[in-house]
Amino acid sequence: MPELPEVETIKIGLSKLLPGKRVSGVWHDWAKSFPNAEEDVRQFLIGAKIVVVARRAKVLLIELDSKYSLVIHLKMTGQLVFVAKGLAGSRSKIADNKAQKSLTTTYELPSTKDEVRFGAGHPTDSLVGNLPDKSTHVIFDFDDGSKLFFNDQRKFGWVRLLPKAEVPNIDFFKKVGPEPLGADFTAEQFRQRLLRRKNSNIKAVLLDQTIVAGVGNIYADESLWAAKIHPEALVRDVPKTKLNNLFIELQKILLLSIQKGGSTDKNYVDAEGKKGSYLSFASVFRREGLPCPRCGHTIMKTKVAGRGTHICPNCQRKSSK
DNA sequence: CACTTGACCTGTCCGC
DNA sequence: TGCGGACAGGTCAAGT
Repeated sequence: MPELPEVETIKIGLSKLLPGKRVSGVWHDWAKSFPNAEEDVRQFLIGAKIVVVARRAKVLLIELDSKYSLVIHLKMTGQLVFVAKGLAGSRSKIADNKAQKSLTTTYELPSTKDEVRFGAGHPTDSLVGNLPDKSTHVIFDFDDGSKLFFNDQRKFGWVRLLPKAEVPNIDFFKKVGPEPLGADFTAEQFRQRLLRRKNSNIKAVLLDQTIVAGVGNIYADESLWAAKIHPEALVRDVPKTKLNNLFIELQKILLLSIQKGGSTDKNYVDAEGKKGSYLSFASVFRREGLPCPRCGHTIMKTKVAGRGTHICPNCQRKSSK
Protein backbone atom coordinates (compact mmCIF):
# COMPACT_ATOMS: atom_id res chain seq x y z
CA MET A 1 0.00 0.00 0.00
CA PRO A 2 2.73 2.50 0.52
CA GLU A 3 2.65 4.59 -2.64
CA LEU A 4 4.62 7.73 -3.39
CA PRO A 5 3.13 9.95 -0.63
CA GLU A 6 3.52 7.28 2.03
CA VAL A 7 7.11 6.51 1.11
CA GLU A 8 7.83 10.24 0.90
CA THR A 9 6.38 10.70 4.39
CA ILE A 10 8.61 7.95 5.74
CA LYS A 11 11.57 9.50 3.96
CA ILE A 12 10.89 12.88 5.54
CA GLY A 13 10.58 11.28 8.96
CA LEU A 14 13.68 9.13 8.69
CA SER A 15 15.68 12.05 7.31
CA LYS A 16 15.23 13.79 10.64
CA LEU A 17 16.13 10.70 12.64
CA LEU A 18 18.77 8.59 10.96
CA PRO A 19 21.61 10.64 9.50
CA GLY A 20 24.66 10.53 11.71
CA LYS A 21 23.75 7.25 13.39
CA ARG A 22 26.10 4.31 13.14
CA VAL A 23 24.83 0.77 12.64
CA SER A 24 25.86 -1.45 15.51
CA GLY A 25 23.80 -4.54 14.85
CA VAL A 26 21.37 -6.19 12.51
CA TRP A 27 18.91 -9.02 12.97
CA HIS A 28 16.58 -10.71 10.52
CA ASP A 29 14.35 -13.75 10.46
CA TRP A 30 13.15 -14.09 6.88
CA ALA A 31 15.62 -14.61 4.10
CA LYS A 32 13.52 -12.95 1.42
CA SER A 33 13.18 -9.81 3.50
CA PHE A 34 16.92 -9.30 3.40
CA PRO A 35 18.30 -11.52 0.65
CA ASN A 36 21.97 -10.72 1.10
CA ALA A 37 21.92 -10.51 4.86
CA GLU A 38 23.82 -13.70 5.46
CA GLU A 39 26.89 -13.06 3.45
CA ASP A 40 27.35 -9.31 3.36
CA VAL A 41 25.58 -7.53 6.09
CA ARG A 42 27.81 -7.83 9.09
CA GLN A 43 30.87 -7.13 7.05
CA PHE A 44 29.58 -4.14 5.13
CA LEU A 45 26.79 -2.70 7.24
CA ILE A 46 27.92 -2.84 10.83
CA GLY A 47 30.05 0.16 11.64
CA ALA A 48 28.73 2.21 8.74
CA LYS A 49 27.18 5.60 9.40
CA ILE A 50 23.98 6.78 7.76
CA VAL A 51 24.49 9.82 5.58
CA VAL A 52 21.22 10.52 3.85
CA VAL A 53 17.71 9.10 3.32
CA ALA A 54 16.17 9.45 -0.14
CA ARG A 55 13.26 8.17 -2.19
CA ARG A 56 12.85 7.15 -5.82
CA ALA A 57 9.39 5.99 -6.93
CA LYS A 58 8.13 3.80 -4.06
CA VAL A 59 11.63 2.80 -3.02
CA LEU A 60 13.54 4.15 -0.03
CA LEU A 61 17.29 4.63 -0.18
CA ILE A 62 19.41 4.86 2.94
CA GLU A 63 22.88 5.95 1.97
CA LEU A 64 25.81 4.93 4.13
CA ASP A 65 29.22 6.53 4.51
CA SER A 66 30.73 3.46 2.92
CA LYS A 67 30.27 2.48 -0.70
CA TYR A 68 26.93 0.86 0.16
CA SER A 69 23.30 1.87 0.35
CA LEU A 70 20.29 0.15 1.83
CA VAL A 71 17.49 -0.14 -0.71
CA ILE A 72 14.06 -0.83 0.75
CA HIS A 73 10.70 -1.61 -0.85
CA LEU A 74 7.68 -1.80 1.45
CA LYS A 75 5.33 -3.23 -1.19
CA MET A 76 1.89 -3.72 0.35
CA THR A 77 2.14 -3.97 4.09
CA GLY A 78 5.71 -3.00 4.89
CA GLN A 79 6.55 -0.58 7.68
CA LEU A 80 9.77 1.11 8.65
CA VAL A 81 9.50 2.35 12.21
CA PHE A 82 12.18 4.14 14.20
CA VAL A 83 12.23 3.78 17.96
CA ALA A 84 14.47 5.81 20.25
CA LYS A 85 16.67 4.28 22.91
CA GLY A 86 14.89 2.34 25.58
CA LEU A 87 11.42 2.63 24.10
CA ALA A 88 11.30 -0.60 22.14
CA GLY A 89 10.90 -4.08 23.45
CA SER A 90 14.13 -5.98 23.77
CA ARG A 91 15.33 -8.22 21.03
CA SER A 92 15.04 -11.23 23.29
CA LYS A 93 11.32 -10.58 23.45
CA ILE A 94 10.92 -11.40 19.80
CA ALA A 95 10.67 -15.11 20.38
CA ASP A 96 8.08 -14.55 23.07
CA ASN A 97 6.13 -12.14 20.95
CA LYS A 98 6.10 -14.46 18.03
CA ALA A 99 5.19 -17.45 20.12
CA GLN A 100 2.40 -15.82 22.04
CA LYS A 101 -0.21 -14.46 19.78
CA SER A 102 -1.80 -12.46 22.54
CA LEU A 103 1.21 -10.20 22.74
CA THR A 104 0.79 -9.12 19.18
CA THR A 105 -2.68 -7.86 19.83
CA THR A 106 -1.47 -5.34 22.35
CA TYR A 107 -0.32 -3.01 19.63
CA GLU A 108 -2.80 -3.91 16.94
CA LEU A 109 -3.87 -0.84 15.05
CA PRO A 110 -7.54 -0.05 15.35
CA SER A 111 -9.44 -0.79 12.18
CA THR A 112 -8.50 2.55 10.81
CA LYS A 113 -11.09 2.69 8.10
CA ASP A 114 -13.75 4.28 10.21
CA GLU A 115 -11.56 6.36 12.40
CA VAL A 116 -9.68 7.89 9.51
CA ARG A 117 -12.60 8.31 7.21
CA PHE A 118 -14.92 9.90 9.69
CA GLY A 119 -12.41 12.33 10.88
CA ALA A 120 -10.81 11.63 14.20
CA GLY A 121 -8.19 14.14 13.13
CA HIS A 122 -4.59 13.15 12.71
CA PRO A 123 -4.25 9.83 14.47
CA THR A 124 -1.35 9.62 16.82
CA ASP A 125 -1.34 5.97 17.77
CA SER A 126 2.18 4.79 18.04
CA LEU A 127 3.83 1.41 17.96
CA VAL A 128 6.55 2.54 20.31
CA GLY A 129 7.08 0.08 23.11
CA ASN A 130 5.35 -2.77 21.32
CA LEU A 131 8.01 -3.63 18.81
CA PRO A 132 9.26 -6.05 17.77
CA ASP A 133 6.15 -7.99 16.97
CA LYS A 134 5.47 -11.01 14.86
CA SER A 135 5.58 -8.99 11.63
CA THR A 136 9.10 -7.74 12.42
CA HIS A 137 11.56 -9.27 9.97
CA VAL A 138 14.58 -6.98 10.18
CA ILE A 139 15.95 -4.87 13.04
CA PHE A 140 18.79 -2.38 12.75
CA ASP A 141 20.50 -1.32 15.96
CA PHE A 142 22.31 1.99 16.16
CA ASP A 143 25.19 3.07 18.33
CA ASP A 144 23.03 5.40 20.42
CA GLY A 145 20.65 2.61 21.40
CA SER A 146 17.90 3.50 18.92
CA LYS A 147 16.48 0.93 16.53
CA LEU A 148 14.85 0.76 13.13
CA PHE A 149 12.23 -1.96 12.64
CA PHE A 150 11.26 -3.36 9.25
CA ASN A 151 7.85 -4.96 9.70
CA ASP A 152 5.88 -6.66 6.98
CA GLN A 153 2.78 -8.69 7.62
CA ARG A 154 2.76 -10.22 4.18
CA LYS A 155 6.48 -10.53 3.56
CA PHE A 156 6.30 -8.94 0.10
CA GLY A 157 8.67 -6.14 0.94
CA TRP A 158 12.43 -6.38 1.05
CA VAL A 159 15.64 -4.72 2.17
CA ARG A 160 18.82 -4.95 0.13
CA LEU A 161 22.33 -3.82 0.76
CA LEU A 162 23.86 -2.77 -2.55
CA PRO A 163 26.98 -0.95 -3.64
CA LYS A 164 25.89 2.61 -4.41
CA ALA A 165 27.17 2.30 -7.94
CA GLU A 166 24.87 -0.65 -8.57
CA VAL A 167 21.68 0.95 -7.30
CA PRO A 168 20.78 2.73 -10.55
CA ASN A 169 21.45 -0.52 -12.40
CA ILE A 170 18.91 -2.73 -10.73
CA ASP A 171 16.11 -3.64 -13.10
CA PHE A 172 13.52 -1.55 -11.32
CA PHE A 173 15.51 1.67 -11.50
CA LYS A 174 16.54 1.10 -15.09
CA LYS A 175 12.92 0.87 -16.16
CA VAL A 176 11.06 3.16 -13.79
CA GLY A 177 9.50 6.32 -15.19
CA PRO A 178 9.93 9.93 -14.06
CA GLU A 179 8.80 11.32 -10.72
CA PRO A 180 5.33 12.84 -11.12
CA LEU A 181 6.30 15.71 -8.82
CA GLY A 182 9.68 16.23 -10.47
CA ALA A 183 10.43 19.91 -11.09
CA ASP A 184 11.12 19.36 -14.76
CA PHE A 185 8.27 16.95 -15.47
CA THR A 186 5.64 18.63 -17.62
CA ALA A 187 2.06 17.86 -18.59
CA GLU A 188 3.23 17.35 -22.14
CA GLN A 189 5.79 14.74 -21.08
CA PHE A 190 3.16 13.06 -18.92
CA ARG A 191 0.77 12.86 -21.85
CA GLN A 192 3.41 11.56 -24.24
CA ARG A 193 4.41 8.85 -21.80
CA LEU A 194 0.83 7.73 -21.26
CA LEU A 195 0.43 7.53 -25.01
CA ARG A 196 3.17 4.93 -25.15
CA ARG A 197 0.41 2.58 -24.08
CA LYS A 198 -2.39 4.22 -25.96
CA ASN A 199 -4.32 0.99 -26.50
CA SER A 200 -4.53 0.15 -22.81
CA ASN A 201 -7.04 1.34 -20.31
CA ILE A 202 -5.83 4.40 -18.54
CA LYS A 203 -5.86 2.96 -15.06
CA ALA A 204 -3.47 0.16 -16.03
CA VAL A 205 -1.18 2.76 -17.57
CA LEU A 206 -1.20 4.98 -14.50
CA LEU A 207 -0.25 1.96 -12.41
CA ASP A 208 2.58 1.10 -14.80
CA GLN A 209 5.73 2.22 -12.99
CA THR A 210 7.68 2.47 -16.22
CA ILE A 211 5.32 5.18 -17.47
CA VAL A 212 5.15 7.32 -14.33
CA ALA A 213 6.73 6.44 -10.97
CA GLY A 214 4.97 6.11 -7.66
CA VAL A 215 1.25 5.92 -8.50
CA GLY A 216 -0.62 3.01 -6.94
CA ASN A 217 -4.22 2.03 -6.58
CA ILE A 218 -5.35 4.79 -4.24
CA TYR A 219 -3.97 7.73 -6.20
CA ALA A 220 -4.90 6.24 -9.56
CA ASP A 221 -8.55 6.09 -8.50
CA GLU A 222 -8.52 9.51 -6.87
CA SER A 223 -6.84 11.31 -9.75
CA LEU A 224 -9.06 9.68 -12.39
CA TRP A 225 -12.12 10.76 -10.44
CA ALA A 226 -10.77 14.29 -10.09
CA ALA A 227 -10.14 14.50 -13.84
CA LYS A 228 -13.51 12.87 -14.64
CA ILE A 229 -11.97 10.02 -16.61
CA HIS A 230 -13.35 6.49 -16.60
CA PRO A 231 -10.59 4.08 -15.56
CA GLU A 232 -11.40 1.74 -18.45
CA ALA A 233 -11.11 4.46 -21.07
CA LEU A 234 -8.33 3.70 -23.55
CA VAL A 235 -5.57 6.28 -23.39
CA ARG A 236 -5.99 7.05 -27.11
CA ASP A 237 -9.64 7.96 -26.53
CA VAL A 238 -9.05 10.43 -23.72
CA PRO A 239 -8.98 14.02 -25.00
CA LYS A 240 -5.79 15.97 -24.62
CA THR A 241 -7.39 18.47 -22.26
CA LYS A 242 -8.43 15.68 -19.92
CA LEU A 243 -4.97 14.15 -19.91
CA ASN A 244 -3.51 17.54 -19.08
CA ASN A 245 -6.05 17.90 -16.34
CA LEU A 246 -5.20 14.44 -15.03
CA PHE A 247 -1.61 15.57 -14.66
CA ILE A 248 -2.64 18.63 -12.65
CA GLU A 249 -5.02 16.67 -10.44
CA LEU A 250 -2.53 13.87 -9.83
CA GLN A 251 0.08 16.36 -8.68
CA LYS A 252 -2.41 18.13 -6.41
CA ILE A 253 -3.53 14.86 -4.85
CA LEU A 254 -0.01 13.57 -4.28
CA LEU A 255 1.01 16.85 -2.66
CA LEU A 256 -2.06 16.94 -0.44
CA SER A 257 -1.45 13.38 0.65
CA ILE A 258 2.18 14.08 1.53
CA GLN A 259 0.94 17.04 3.55
CA LYS A 260 -1.48 14.75 5.40
CA GLY A 261 1.15 12.12 6.09
CA GLY A 262 -0.12 9.69 3.46
CA SER A 263 -3.01 7.23 3.48
CA THR A 264 -3.51 4.67 6.20
CA ASP A 265 -5.97 1.97 5.31
CA LYS A 266 -4.78 -0.91 7.41
CA ASN A 267 -1.07 -1.14 7.80
CA TYR A 268 0.75 1.96 6.75
CA VAL A 269 2.49 4.03 9.40
CA ASP A 270 5.19 6.66 9.17
CA ALA A 271 8.73 6.52 10.53
CA GLU A 272 7.48 7.08 14.06
CA GLY A 273 4.64 4.61 13.84
CA LYS A 274 1.91 7.18 13.20
CA LYS A 275 -0.90 6.78 10.71
CA GLY A 276 -1.63 9.13 7.81
CA SER A 277 -4.91 10.95 7.40
CA TYR A 278 -5.23 11.41 3.64
CA LEU A 279 -8.05 8.89 3.32
CA SER A 280 -10.37 11.22 5.18
CA PHE A 281 -9.92 13.54 2.18
CA ALA A 282 -10.40 10.81 -0.41
CA SER A 283 -13.31 11.24 -2.80
CA VAL A 284 -13.86 7.69 -4.04
CA PHE A 285 -11.25 5.28 -2.69
CA ARG A 286 -12.89 2.82 -0.28
CA ARG A 287 -16.06 4.88 -0.41
CA GLU A 288 -18.31 2.58 -2.39
CA GLY A 289 -21.95 3.08 -1.49
CA LEU A 290 -21.35 6.64 -0.34
CA PRO A 291 -22.33 9.73 -2.35
CA CYS A 292 -19.91 11.29 -4.81
CA PRO A 293 -18.71 14.53 -3.23
CA ARG A 294 -19.17 16.29 -6.56
CA CYS A 295 -22.54 15.13 -7.86
CA GLY A 296 -24.09 12.96 -5.16
CA HIS A 297 -24.39 9.79 -7.23
CA THR A 298 -23.49 6.58 -5.46
CA ILE A 299 -19.85 5.55 -5.74
CA MET A 300 -19.38 2.08 -7.21
CA LYS A 301 -16.62 -0.45 -6.81
CA THR A 302 -15.56 -2.49 -9.83
CA LYS A 303 -12.46 -4.26 -11.04
CA VAL A 304 -10.14 -2.70 -13.61
CA ALA A 305 -6.67 -3.92 -14.53
CA GLY A 306 -7.09 -6.61 -11.92
CA ARG A 307 -7.49 -4.07 -9.12
CA GLY A 308 -10.36 -2.94 -6.99
CA THR A 309 -11.48 0.29 -8.60
CA HIS A 310 -13.72 3.06 -7.30
CA ILE A 311 -15.65 5.38 -9.58
CA CYS A 312 -18.53 7.77 -9.70
CA PRO A 313 -20.57 6.37 -12.59
CA ASN A 314 -22.02 9.79 -13.26
CA CYS A 315 -18.83 11.85 -13.28
CA GLN A 316 -16.70 9.23 -15.00
CA ARG A 317 -18.48 8.14 -18.18
CA LYS A 318 -16.97 5.39 -20.28
CA SER A 319 -17.74 7.12 -23.54
CA SER A 320 -16.97 10.65 -22.54
CA LYS A 321 -16.14 13.03 -25.27
C1' DC B 1 5.85 -7.20 -28.84
C1' DA B 2 1.71 -5.74 -26.12
C1' DC B 3 -0.94 -6.98 -22.78
C1' DT B 4 -3.00 -10.03 -19.04
C1' DT B 5 -2.79 -13.25 -15.42
C1' DG B 6 -0.50 -15.70 -11.63
C1' DA B 7 2.70 -15.92 -7.77
C1' DC B 8 4.50 -14.12 -3.78
C1' DC B 9 2.22 -13.87 1.53
C1' DT B 10 -0.96 -13.49 5.59
C1' DG B 11 -4.77 -11.22 8.07
C1' DT B 12 -9.50 -10.22 7.59
C1' DC B 13 -14.04 -10.78 6.28
C1' DC B 14 -18.03 -13.21 4.33
C1' DG B 15 -21.12 -17.04 3.75
C1' DC B 16 -22.45 -21.58 5.06
C1' DT C 1 -18.37 -20.98 16.42
C1' DG C 2 -15.54 -22.77 12.89
C1' DC C 3 -13.98 -23.31 8.38
C1' DG C 4 -13.10 -22.59 3.47
C1' DG C 5 -12.42 -19.36 0.26
C1' DA C 6 -12.24 -14.71 -1.69
C1' DC C 7 -9.92 -10.53 -1.22
C1' DA C 8 -6.44 -6.91 -0.42
C1' DG C 9 -2.69 -4.81 -4.27
C1' DG C 10 3.17 -3.72 -5.80
C1' DT C 11 6.02 -5.92 -8.76
C1' DC C 12 8.13 -9.59 -11.32
C1' DA C 13 7.64 -13.80 -14.01
C1' DA C 14 5.10 -16.47 -16.94
C1' DG C 15 1.48 -17.03 -20.18
C1' DT C 16 -1.52 -15.63 -24.24
